[in-house]
Amino acid sequence: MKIEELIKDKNIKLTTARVKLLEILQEANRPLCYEEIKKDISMDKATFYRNISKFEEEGILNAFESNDKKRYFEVKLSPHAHFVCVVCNGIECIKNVDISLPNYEINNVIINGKCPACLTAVQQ
Amino acid sequence: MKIEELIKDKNIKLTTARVKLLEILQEANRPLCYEEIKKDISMDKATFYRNISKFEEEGILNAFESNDKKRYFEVKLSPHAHFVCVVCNGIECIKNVDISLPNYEINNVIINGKCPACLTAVQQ
DNA sequence: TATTAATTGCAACTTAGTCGCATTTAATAA
DNA sequence: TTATTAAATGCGACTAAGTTGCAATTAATA
Repeated sequence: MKIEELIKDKNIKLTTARVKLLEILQEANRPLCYEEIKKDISMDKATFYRNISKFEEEGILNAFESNDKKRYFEVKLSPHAHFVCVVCNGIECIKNVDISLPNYEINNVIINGKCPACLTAVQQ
Repeated sequence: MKIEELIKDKNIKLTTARVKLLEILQEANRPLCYEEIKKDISMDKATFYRNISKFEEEGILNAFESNDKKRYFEVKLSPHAHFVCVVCNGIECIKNVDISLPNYEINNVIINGKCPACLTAVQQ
């Protein structure tokens, strides 16, 4: 899906700041935090967070906290879970997990724990 | 399990601050954030966070971010998932979900979405 | 009871995220 | 194409979470 469509589908204005922000998130192909995004944008911090909130409200993106206490953002194109390693702080997209909770609407699933690499490192 | 045992099992000192902190978390029976805990403790903010980190390292507690951008803490006694509603910011403990990821160690699962109450409220 | 390493409190700091307000811009109607 | 206006932006000041270094205190041990 094209970025213009993501925005136009909702009742929000198509601004250059918004297009740029979604482009960065879409091209990254992994969740990014503010620190990583700000290098590539010129928009103000307040505008950044206001747009992130807007996108969340409109269901365009997911946000979640990693183990480094920062929030990570990802465009919600193919819904999938995220694994956050509490040792190395790495974030992995997990495609083959699904959870269903009757009467709930699920936006995002975050699994905290130790990734295989860190697990074997500890055992040695 | 008694609080003294939770601490003594690990290689950390049994201090009054730590006992108090675990007592509060255990009695709450739901995840609490710093704001909620600080009313009942006299310990310094730095000590609070240092102990929270220690407990996390030792596997005594789980921490996760809610939709209000605050971190919530819970003693890890009976492992279970948490549902965070993106509308009302409510946190629910979910007992009947389990996820397995081969070669991963799972500490905590957080499910973001809309709870039944908020879903029906929107539909009306 | 003395020793010592771990823990604590304090103060100063960093950074994420928010808010009000004046200015600008995208969408719409004329 | 231009005028209108509500929404979006930038700026600056702010709040609050979480961190760090250091000196004083305390729990565990010998």
